[in-house]
Amino acid sequence: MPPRLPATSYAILGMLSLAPMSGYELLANVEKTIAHFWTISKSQAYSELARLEELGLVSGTDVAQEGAPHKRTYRLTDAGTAELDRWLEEAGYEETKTRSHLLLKVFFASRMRPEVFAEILDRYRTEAERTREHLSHIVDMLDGMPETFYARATALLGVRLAEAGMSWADEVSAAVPEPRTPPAPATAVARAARGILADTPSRPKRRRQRS
Amino acid sequence: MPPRLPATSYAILGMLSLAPMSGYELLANVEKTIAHFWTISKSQAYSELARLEELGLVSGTDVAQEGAPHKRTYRLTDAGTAELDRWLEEAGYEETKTRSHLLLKVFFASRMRPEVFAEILDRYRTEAERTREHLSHIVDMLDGMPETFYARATALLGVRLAEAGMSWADEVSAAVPEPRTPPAPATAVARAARGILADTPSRPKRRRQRS
DNA sequence: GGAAGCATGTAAGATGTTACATGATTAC
DNA sequence: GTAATCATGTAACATCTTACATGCTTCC
Repeated sequence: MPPRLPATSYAILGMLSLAPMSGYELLANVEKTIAHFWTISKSQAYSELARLEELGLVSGTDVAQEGAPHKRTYRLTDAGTAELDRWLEEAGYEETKTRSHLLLKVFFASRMRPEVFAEILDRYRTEAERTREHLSHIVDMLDGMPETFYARATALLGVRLAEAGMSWADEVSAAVPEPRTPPAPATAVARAARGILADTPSRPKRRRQRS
Repeated sequence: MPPRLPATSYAILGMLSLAPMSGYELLANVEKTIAHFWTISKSQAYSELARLEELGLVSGTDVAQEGAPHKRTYRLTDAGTAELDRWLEEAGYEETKTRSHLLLKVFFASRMRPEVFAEILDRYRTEAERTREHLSHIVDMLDGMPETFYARATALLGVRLAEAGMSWADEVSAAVPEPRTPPAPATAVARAARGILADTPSRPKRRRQRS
């Protein structure tokens, strides 16, 4: 048993459980399948594969090709399969800690000119719509194939989330308040800061989760 | 002009624009306000403040206290205010690249026992509901205060996203297919892999965004 | 007596990104 | 010719996390 692998390792083990493949193919397949919730960079793919091989969880074979460079194809070893399944059978999973650059700007947007805020919201809405289109195509394609139920489920959450984002953007852009043309007096600013900083309870601490 | 700061720096500059505060207070305020989309660890808070001070964007003052350890309070300098506003006025923002440990497990969940999958979904739904409760309290509290419109907007997206997650969980758990009791023949597995790997278009490459 | 809050930090390490580096083949 | 695809990797760097380390005060 390897001590504890980062989630990216399991992503790679999982991909290899679908089919043996090279680093290059892995990256292409990640783009087609899990990239909307788990991206893997090029250098990470190659270095992770090397590490997993050292750990004996995958094994690589060099394959010569005509009309293309050689490639190194990896497949799961028995130990790799066991480790993947062990991870899957743990019911725990890490909380997603989102880092939303969008919301970071939104939170402080009272300092922005309204046009800039409108542009940002608009861009977000457009992006969300593009994402929804893209993922709902995938959902439709996988429809009715019970073998791909779980893959479809991941795309479906992406669709639902994108829809939520779109309607949020509409809701917010319809409700933007008039900016105070004379800059808000210091007392109003202080009141706002108090409103924001003082009145909101901090989010509940999660109790430690096994796994 | 500092070359290009990580987003966490702007988060800190933004917080200090609401009120001067110490590292400890910063962390507490981050928990109360932006933590649902931007967490900052303790060591990062202290080291970022030190860096921002070196850059001349914030300035710290030691404050003696009775009945409590001394603290060092930071406030924005003029350069810090300018840099915060420069960042805010850039309409671009980085895409959120989600890393969903949940979806990573879901994607490969056909290898799981159905009970484990049910447990995972259940946990996710419960978490999403808790998040919704928490954030909708905040939304309600900030309701009708135009000064806190943007802070409220960030919580509102959290609410919408949590709701989308909840209904996704319901939808998916209602539709889980019967597991093939005799393990699926290799051809079915291969077909599934083909369905997942081959039929889905990769997500569109985003053209580079200025900023 | 112990837990929780106040307060600041260091050290070590893992994770992950971007840019650099190379080179063949195929299709336009 | 040039761009795209196939193919693998290294180097440098930035970010971020966890654990360690300390110590006073207040409240139960």
